[in-house]
Amino acid sequence: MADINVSAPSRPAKGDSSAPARAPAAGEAEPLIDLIELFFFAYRNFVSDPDEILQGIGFGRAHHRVLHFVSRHPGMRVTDLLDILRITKQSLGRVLRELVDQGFIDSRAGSSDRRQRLLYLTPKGEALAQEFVSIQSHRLRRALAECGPDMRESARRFLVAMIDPEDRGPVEKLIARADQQAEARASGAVKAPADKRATARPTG
Amino acid sequence: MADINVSAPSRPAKGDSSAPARAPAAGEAEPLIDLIELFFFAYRNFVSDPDEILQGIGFGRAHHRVLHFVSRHPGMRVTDLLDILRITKQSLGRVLRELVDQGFIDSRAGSSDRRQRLLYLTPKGEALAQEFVSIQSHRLRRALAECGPDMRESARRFLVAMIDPEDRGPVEKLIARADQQAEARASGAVKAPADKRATARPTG
DNA sequence: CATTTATGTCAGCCATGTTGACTTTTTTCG
DNA sequence: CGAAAAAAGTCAACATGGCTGACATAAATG
Repeated sequence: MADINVSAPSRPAKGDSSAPARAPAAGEAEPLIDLIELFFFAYRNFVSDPDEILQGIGFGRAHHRVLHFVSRHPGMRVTDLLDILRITKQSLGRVLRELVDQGFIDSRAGSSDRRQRLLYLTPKGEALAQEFVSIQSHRLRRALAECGPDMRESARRFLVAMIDPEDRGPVEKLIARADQQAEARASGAVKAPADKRATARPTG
Repeated sequence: MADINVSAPSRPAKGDSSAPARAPAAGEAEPLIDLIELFFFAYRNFVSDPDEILQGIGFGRAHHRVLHFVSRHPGMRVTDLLDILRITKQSLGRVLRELVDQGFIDSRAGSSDRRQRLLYLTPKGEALAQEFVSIQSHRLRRALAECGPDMRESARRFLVAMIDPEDRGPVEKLIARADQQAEARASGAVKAPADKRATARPTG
């Protein structure tokens, strides 16, 4: 932030027709401006951690996102990634090509459906993805520690509640499924069953 | 999210050398992946609300940010805005010119220092800025209501704690100062004292 | 008067999003 | 089987919003 010292002369515009900070009248919705701004500043700092690393290797935030979700869902299809990121095939294609070319991602044809390209991280890619998780976890952990013992669960509930209601189920399932599959990989097989695609793909 | 159904085949890469979701060993830092992802999804939804409005008038997020902070700090200098947004003069110049040309922002020479351009919103600009605050407050209010009575303060503390420590003071002061000055404008003068610039501008 | 400060501007580059059109390969279904 | 659909990839063009570097102007400051 370097140097914030605004101190406006508080001279209202001639055609001033609004009173931005009047006390909220009865029944009037209170503006939560402090939270709006804090969310902005917090998120900016949050993504700036990986940004520094990315800049050193000529990558950007788009690469970070791809690496992260492939790390969390090894073997995912390109379509799945598009659904999560909500960008176009062309936008994804660009960064994905760079990540594959530079040996961060391994793209293999699906065995049961050979149209598919299943995405895996190489060890190099996994190392980078872990570095990002580590640095962002560190910020979160520090923040939670400063707030008190129950904050982890509170923060989780708050962030979930900030998501569009119709997206919450899918997002929470996405997170839970990744955790479960990571757990399965960790405990059980170092080798794995042949690729077994999802049968149900609800469009809601 | 439309349709997230990843269900990877959980076939680890050949050179798999990481165990992303092993139970955190003693003394090992637990990765807070769920919060990392929730923060991402929550922020994306959060900014998507204004995005829809902006698209209708040919503006982008950059315009939103400028409108917001000028609304909060009427009469602020261009330099102050640059400090807050942390972008270059050229990047700001582009969107600022559009906002002035289209009658959302009024840029007046400072009276005590005529090099300065002090930024004010026109009624049109203030209306738009209020619309953004309103829609984002609505999302926040809904989220807080779903979480319980103490969540407003918890969320505030959490978000502050997520900010770089050296930025927290400036950010909190920025918010408090805007609130105070808005309060002063609302209660007291419809006309105001001549522009009286800040004397101290600490560079830390 | 020399310097610094605040602002603005031109030119060009980069990252990352978008549409639209089209191809190839493979699967699915009538 | 053969048509249609699905998964992926590609090319071209464009928009947004960052960036650097180089300058120009006006006004304040010493």
